[in-house]
Parts: sequence; structure tokens; C-alpha cells
Amino acid sequence: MSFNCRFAPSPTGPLHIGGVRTALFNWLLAKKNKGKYFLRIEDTDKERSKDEFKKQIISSLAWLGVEHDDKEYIQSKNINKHVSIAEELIKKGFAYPCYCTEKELEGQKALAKRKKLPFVYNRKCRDLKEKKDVPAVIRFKSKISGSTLIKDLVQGDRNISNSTIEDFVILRKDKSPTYQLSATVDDHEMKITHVIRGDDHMINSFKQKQIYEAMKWRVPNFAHIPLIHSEKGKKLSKRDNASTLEDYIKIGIISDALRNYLLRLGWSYKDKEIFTKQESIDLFDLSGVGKSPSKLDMARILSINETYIKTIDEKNLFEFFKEYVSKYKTAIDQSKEPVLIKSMGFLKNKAKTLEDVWNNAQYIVKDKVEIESEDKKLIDDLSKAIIKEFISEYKKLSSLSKETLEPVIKSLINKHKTNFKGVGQPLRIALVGSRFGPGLYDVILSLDKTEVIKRLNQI
RNA sequence: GGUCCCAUCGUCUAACGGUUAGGACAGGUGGUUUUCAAUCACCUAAUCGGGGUUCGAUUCCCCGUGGGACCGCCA
Repeated sequence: MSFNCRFAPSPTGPLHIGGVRTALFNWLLAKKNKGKYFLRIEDTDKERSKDEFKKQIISSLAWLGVEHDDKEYIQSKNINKHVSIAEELIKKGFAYPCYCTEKELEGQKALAKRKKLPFVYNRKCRDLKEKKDVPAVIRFKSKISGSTLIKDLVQGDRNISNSTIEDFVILRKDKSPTYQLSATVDDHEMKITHVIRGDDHMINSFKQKQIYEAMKWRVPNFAHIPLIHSEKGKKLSKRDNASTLEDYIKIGIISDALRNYLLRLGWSYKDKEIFTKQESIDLFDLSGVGKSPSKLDMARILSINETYIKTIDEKNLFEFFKEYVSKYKTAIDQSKEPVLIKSMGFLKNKAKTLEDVWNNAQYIVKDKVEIESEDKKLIDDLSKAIIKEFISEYKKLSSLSKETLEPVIKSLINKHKTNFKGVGQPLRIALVGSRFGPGLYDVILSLDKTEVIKRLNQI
């Protein structure tokens, strides 16, 4: 059996973190089964679809490493086909023109609401004999009796009474196809075998199943995954902060880490927490997906990101870092690259994000040290004397290493009857511009000798 | 309001009739330390409530309760 999956976002806004996870699950299922994963841009809402969002969606997914097979499908290019299927459905008696005006329907809806009754279109035009020569929408003739069953790969058997499914619109008044029609036709044409989408699409699957059956098409497998909730416990909306991929990228989350986090949100494999890309493909299975929604947890994202930053080798980390910095901070000066690569090993130690690495690296990136006033106060006369003494000893050193520096520091500590802090703090402030920062030996060794002396002399 | 769904530590989840209910994140305490971190050790913390079924229920059934999704000529 072949596996064809797809992710079908509409380009009406920036890619949503929930959508990203849906894409990931589709991709994973396809890859695991040696099938294909397609990306289809559902741009049939002409008003709201924007090219910039389309581009953003594609680049976000690429950033995550969820690469689609083939070129992305653009739904609007297939509109003629969608319309022709609508016409076929009319001919076969599965669809009909509806002349009810929007005003009429709104009135009915308001009435239903007032009476606290469920609103379903009253099928007024369903059996109209004569055709009118006025603009009409085309509605699908939904089953009235019986019930429809969907064997959902995540939710299990789902059964609803057909009477609750209204005669939904498949062609708008302007003859453009709606989502229900377009998605069904495209999924059929693309030979999609497995549709993984958010729980909020459950009803749509019941509607679409009727279209498949009317056309005598093979119905794909459905898997409705629970939605991701905001911290408030509601469906994630664009208004929730940190809900788009971009929000995570710009604070310096690494793609592998976010992919791993999303993978574990709603899915699990025993007690395993960290999955390489390959492991996730090998181990992924729809049976491991839970049914209840999960909340976004920033602390967890940061924690996973931290383990990735610490685990990946320094060369790779630098590549991530460089890319991140050039996009969201200031591009790295070529001349600084070797030092930074060499220093990744300790710059990453205190970092949960690439932004943290960037902050740690400021003393290398910037040529001039600016000392914060809080820290400047900590430099007293004794500190200045210690710095001076350190400079003269430091100058004498023929080779620089932790082993050669340590005795110098130690002797200063002894001489001034102080502790490491007494000597280390003024030196760090002079070199880094802050009493916080990487380990002192790392700092001294990462900077050129002349640079060290220059910075120390400025105190 | 109607239809459908969900329910284990604060959070993500494991245990698919038999475990002292496990792990991870967060939180707490202590050790180490070169600031901030990191790290190590330990600790706190959950089966929503009530009925069944069963020798035995987190697990199966029913009823409550709580939460969610959908109810567009959006997708």
C-alpha cells in the first residue's frame, strides 16, 4: 500500500505552531512508510490569501526540515477542475443551486440563536423544480437519514447522525469552489491516502466523505489530532503570543529542538524524550498519538533547546548561530569567526537559546567594552591595583594556557589576602564589561594578548 | 443552545485489568564551583467525583462535574 500524506495550510496568516506540528506528523507518517509528503497551499480565499504568507509557510517548513516532495501544489490553479466536479455532482443529483439570499439565512440564524435551537440550513431549495436565472450557490445534497462512520486512526470510530450535517455550499455565488469541494477534489487527484489534520476538522471529514462517496472515489484514511492549546486552555489563535514559528526562531530556538518538542507534544514513545530526526521517523506511529489536547510549555521548549545546544558539535552550532545572528542580530565580522568557532564550547554553556549564546559572545563581537555603571562601582582602588599587577605578570607569560594563568591569579589572591572573586571579578568586568559572563580563563584565552592588555589598561 | 470529543503530578506524558502509579520539564533542598550558569544527589507533586462490572480497576460501562472543538458563500 502506498502512503501519500499532505499538509494543506491556507496562506492567510503566518504559519501557526499547531499547523507546524500537523505538517510534522504528516511528514513523519509518510517518511516512516516510505511514502510521499506533499504541501498544498489552499489559497481559494482570494481576499485573505497573501503571497508573503505562502512564502513564509514554505520557508518555515524548510527551516524545520520538513521538506515536501514535488513542488508545492497551489490549489487555486486547479479551480476549473473543482468547478467541473461540482457540475458533475449537480448532474448526478448530488448537488443543487440554492437561491436563498445571505440576508435570509442570517435572519434564520439569528432566529435559531434566539430560540436556542441548532441552526441547519432548512434545505428550502433542495427540491426546487424550476431553475431561476439569478446567481445561486451550489449546495451539496447531504444525506438526511442514517449515520456516517469514520474510522479515525487517532480518535477511533466516530459516528454521527447525518441529519446534523447541513447541505453545505460547494460553489459560491461567484462560481468559486469552497474548501469542502476543493480539498476533497485535490486530495483525490493527489491520491492522498492519509489525511492528518487538526481535530477541528472532524465535521469536515464527515462532509467530505459524502462527496467521496457521491463521486465513487476511494475515501482516504483520516487521523484527527488534538489541538494545541494556549496557556489559557483555548485553541491557539494568532493573537496568542509565541504561537507562530517565527516567534520561536527569533529568540534562537534551534530547528531540531523545536521539531523534537513538537513531536513529543501529543505523541510519545515510552520514556524517550530526545529523538534524532531519523529516530523520529523510525519510531513514529499514529497509535502513539493521544486524544486530549496539550498546552504549550515554553520552559520545556527552552529546556529541549538547551540540551540540543549543548549536544550538537561546535561546528554545527556555529552554523546555526551564524545563520541566526545574520538574520536577527548583526552579521558576524569575518575576522571574528575563528575566535567564535573556537569559543562555542564555553559560550554555549550558559545558553538556553542562540540569543543567549549571542549575549555571551558580546565581548568578542564588540571591539569596545562598555562597562555598566552598576559594575563600574565594583572597581575600587584595590581592584585597579590588582589589574595593574596582573597586566605586568600577564605580559611576562611566554605561553598562554589555563596552567600558566592559574599561578598568576593564585599569587594575586594570596598577596592581597582575598578570594577568587576579589581578583576575578575586576578582571572580568574590565574584559567583558560585566560581572557576569563566561569563565575567566576562557575569556582571557579567547582574546588576543594585545586585546587583553588594551582592555585591562582602560580601567 | 445543538452535535461531537477529552479527562493521570503545575506542564508534556508512561502504565493498553494486577506497578510502592514511572519518566521528563518546572519547583524545592543540599554538595561542588570562578560570577551568572552548568552539574551531581535528594525531595515535593497526579489517577476529577459517584456508582457499577471484576478476585482485582488509572485502565471497561453508566451518571455527574470540568474542559474543548464545531455549528461561514473561512480554511
